[in-house]
Amino acid sequence: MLQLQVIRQNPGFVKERLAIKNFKDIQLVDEIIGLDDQRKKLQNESDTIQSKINAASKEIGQLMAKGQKEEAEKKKQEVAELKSSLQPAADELNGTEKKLQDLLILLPNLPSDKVPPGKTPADNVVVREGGIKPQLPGDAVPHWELIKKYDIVDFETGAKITGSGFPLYKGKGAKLQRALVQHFLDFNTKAGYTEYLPPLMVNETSARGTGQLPDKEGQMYFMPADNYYMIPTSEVPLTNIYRDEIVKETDLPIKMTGFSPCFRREAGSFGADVRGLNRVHQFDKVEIVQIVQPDKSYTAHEEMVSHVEQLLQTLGLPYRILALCGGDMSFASALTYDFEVFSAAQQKWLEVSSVSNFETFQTNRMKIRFKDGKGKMQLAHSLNGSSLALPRIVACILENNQSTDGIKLPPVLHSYFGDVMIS
RNA sequence: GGUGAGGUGGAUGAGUGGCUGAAAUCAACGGUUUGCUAAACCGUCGUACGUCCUUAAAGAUGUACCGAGGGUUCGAAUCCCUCCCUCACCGCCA
Repeated sequence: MLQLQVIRQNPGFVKERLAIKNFKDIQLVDEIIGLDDQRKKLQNESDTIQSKINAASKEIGQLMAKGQKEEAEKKKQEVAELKSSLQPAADELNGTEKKLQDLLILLPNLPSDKVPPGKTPADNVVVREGGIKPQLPGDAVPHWELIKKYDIVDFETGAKITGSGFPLYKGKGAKLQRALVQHFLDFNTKAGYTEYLPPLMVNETSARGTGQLPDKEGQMYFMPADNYYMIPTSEVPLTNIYRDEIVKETDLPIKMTGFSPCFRREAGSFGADVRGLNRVHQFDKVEIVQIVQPDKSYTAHEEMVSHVEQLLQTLGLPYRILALCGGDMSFASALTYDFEVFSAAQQKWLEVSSVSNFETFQTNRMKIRFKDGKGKMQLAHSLNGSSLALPRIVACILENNQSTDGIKLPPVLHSYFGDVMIS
């Protein structure tokens, strides 16, 4: 959520930035300022009345103590009158505050000035590429065929147990998941991230905190009996660890990593994109999250990008890093870099990570703050990134490393996997 | 699921209707002392939203907040109701 203070101080700037994000309801900015003006006025009114009531109540107490009953009764009448005039003012104030909040939560985060202009994924900018695209033999096949050949993921049975998009990993396929997760977590903890294993369901407050609600309501699985949401990413529980906390400045940066399955309804997506492991409803992911001082968030962001890049390099996969344009960024993000790996048999770039700086957008909702050197309360900045999402990594490893002998695994996985290839 | 006890400021913890935004202790911060460290002593030490003042900072002042939401009362941390959470015991169970 944007800070009201920022909107008030520079509404023109806010509108300009929102436009870069393709945000349509720019007039909300003026509506919000209008409502806030009204809110202030109403608060002033009701505070004044309340103040009189409080003063009169105090006097009643004193009069009673002195035994001046009639005087006290008179005062009570006064208070009764004040109260009847307070009621409508208080109601109006509450209504206005609620309306203000309702509008405020509709505004997406402002893109930072580093965000490239543009409206669609075609406008994203390739920052750099790495790794080498393999030259595959003519009979190379996409991963969904390799999966069948080596019997390592069973989509049909997954669909039988649950529904489509719930893969059943089997044998070496299951073990490869475990090996990857272990490698990713080790890599992250070595870089100073504290490991967590979070709850897989969150309450509504948590989902609002990171910005999944109200924006992505339909993308999460919901458990109505208990009002819980299945997490679409461990970013949600991890960042919410610090919700409503005032942290010590010396504790920053806070660096967290966590593994979790992720659940996404992916409502509305269909077509060639969903073949094999390209898009599924449940997948495993290791996430990194940082909470940092505002003036350090962009350095931290670069550091996280470089961290994920190095992790990707340990797998030897061809990759590229994209700076997302204003129109393609997520609701809550101020700057996002996407990582894609090149899946050679499909001849396709697949997104495997997204590293974002949210500045104060999430921390304002969650009230994650710290006291700076001058003793002033400040919102921290939050960032997160995948490191990494598994299915597409697996797809890419399978396709790019296929040979007549089997799938050659990257050396870094050998000890975790207990073998050098899948055959 | 049942029964019982609880949820107070960074922490511990006092507070059963007005003098309590909240004792005390610890932690933290500033200072004095000291050859250094420690100790001792003095001081500061909640958040949010308004208003006034100010270039700003600071300051003054109002309101709200003692798990959440309602209620009783002139007045609620304190009494009542509902919900949430924590702990203990029982039941069930990986």
